[in-house]
Amino acid sequence: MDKHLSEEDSDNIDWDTEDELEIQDTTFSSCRDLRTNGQYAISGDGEASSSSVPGQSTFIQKFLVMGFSEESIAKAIEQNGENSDLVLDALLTLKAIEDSPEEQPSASPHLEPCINSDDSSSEYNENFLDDVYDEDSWSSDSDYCTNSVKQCYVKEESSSLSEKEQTILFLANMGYPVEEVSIAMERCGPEASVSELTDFIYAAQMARAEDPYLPEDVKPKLNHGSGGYKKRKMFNQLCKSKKPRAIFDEETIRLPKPMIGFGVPTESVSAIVRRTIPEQAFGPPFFYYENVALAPKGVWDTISRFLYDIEPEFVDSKYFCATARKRGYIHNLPTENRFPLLPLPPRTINEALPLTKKWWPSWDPRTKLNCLQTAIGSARLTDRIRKAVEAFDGEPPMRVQKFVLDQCRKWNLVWVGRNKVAPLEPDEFEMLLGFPKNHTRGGGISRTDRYKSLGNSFQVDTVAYHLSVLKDMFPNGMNVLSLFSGIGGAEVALYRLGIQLNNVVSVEKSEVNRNIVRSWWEQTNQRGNLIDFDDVQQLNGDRLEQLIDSCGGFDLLIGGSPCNNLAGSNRVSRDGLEGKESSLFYDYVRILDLVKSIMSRQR
DNA sequence: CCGATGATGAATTGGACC
DNA sequence: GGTCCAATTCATCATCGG
Repeated sequence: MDKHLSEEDSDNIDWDTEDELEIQDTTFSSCRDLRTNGQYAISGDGEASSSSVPGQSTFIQKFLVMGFSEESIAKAIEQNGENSDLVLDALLTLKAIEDSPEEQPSASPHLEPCINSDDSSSEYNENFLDDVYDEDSWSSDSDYCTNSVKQCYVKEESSSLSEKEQTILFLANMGYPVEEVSIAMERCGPEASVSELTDFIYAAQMARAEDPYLPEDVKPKLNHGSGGYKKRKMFNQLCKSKKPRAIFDEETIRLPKPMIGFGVPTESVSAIVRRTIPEQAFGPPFFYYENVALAPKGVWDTISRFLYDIEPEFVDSKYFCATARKRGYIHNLPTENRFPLLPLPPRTINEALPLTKKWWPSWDPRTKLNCLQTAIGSARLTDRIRKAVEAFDGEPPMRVQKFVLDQCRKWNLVWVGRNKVAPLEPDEFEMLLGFPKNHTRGGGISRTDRYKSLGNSFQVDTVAYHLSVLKDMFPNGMNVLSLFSGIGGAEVALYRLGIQLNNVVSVEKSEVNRNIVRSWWEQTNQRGNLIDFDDVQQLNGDRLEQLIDSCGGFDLLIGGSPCNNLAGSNRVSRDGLEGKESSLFYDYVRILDLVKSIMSRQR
């Protein structure tokens, strides 16, 4: 697609472009937005790679690249030695002090934690603060994390400021526009940590950058490539490397074992779930968000933060069908009285693909397939496997068995003849994922595209199980806003549950996918209206208001945003949540917020 | 141009072991 | 604690033939 992307991915620092000016700019102006300014990229460990400046060690260079002055770096190294964490700590402290509007005595890089008084009265820059917040919407106590940040960064002289003022000051010193900090604090609430606030600000900037109705010169500069991700990662790393460590090590969301979420129909050990959903998260509408469970570190923490801190429900679809599919779901649906789709799908390879039973060797212990992906094994590979197995009468030696099994697991190969393995057919994909046969067949879609669309889809039985609680609640049918619809996994799930679809607004980039959904809609004789959009970014407030006006509001907002920058199979651009496609998650959040506010206004 | 094909690892987690 | 091993993973790209 975009050829230039690979160039952006480079870890090399391009000193010949205007980016250099921006870097120097950040050095001498205040420390501006670390994540959205400039185009430089830092490799994962913080080492600046390749282009070396004579006379400077890479240790110094990496701090120069971050925008610190040579003088400060030298000072920090002198005091702390060549320890990255300590030096960064010192530099950030110095930066906070330098950028502070008040006169500062020189301070040691490691400040003693200061005791913050709860006295919120201050004459300091009163007008400035008046613009920033309104007094009664905030309590005087802030959360532990925010507090500790200030203990680390803010000098004692500002301890007379309220918690909130200090947070604003801190973020302003980091280069975040005060207005945006203010908005973020209102939106995230008084309990929000600095990390949450910066996340929100970043998302807001990103959403604005993508708003097609904003003039170009108003948009913040964003880099959707890996550079932005790395800067962000670096920022998080900065936070995490601060002391006291325990406070910044926000607990990472862990995957449950077994991965059955809040319960599956097949396991007798149903997890007894009493979960509390924050009031803000209550509908209308109900919402349901999905993505890969095995995302890079911290991604689900971020996703959860943006979706009201709701705990993700991690479920492996191998408890529903014959193929694994480890996914996380965040939703505000009730979890009591779920029921599965009938008939129950086959749960083993044997049952799902009976013709393979005859050829299945005793030394292949698989009963479940691995995750169905977007590409299949090559003919050359199956040929190699045939030759390897053919060379022996009876059981091949362990060495060969291991090779064959490894490849079969990797590529989801099944036994279709004597010594013959093969990748799954597209219609087998459809069946395993719970779609009607030929759902993706014909109408101008290629075989390759079928694999791709199916590999990117929901497992219908899994999602339907979660959505089943809606059936009794909406006996007269539902209005559904379906984002990133793909081949219509959500629509198929609701339909198979017997839930009437009154109005479905479906947003899907791919034309072949839209055709598939449209075709399914007609074939199943739907009475309701199916409205197409091709781009989530075109769904702004005005358009949503129109849609909500015309259909009377949405009952369900459902969708799984692009996973390709999160998925383990991606060797090229696994850039995390800020990746080119996966960052569309923030549009899900944006649209959810818009729908909620429009609907609450109209009630 | 389109569609099919084959080559291309790393990140993460969990368990065994020391 | 640390270290190694095993398992898993909604993919991307250049290339080639029609």
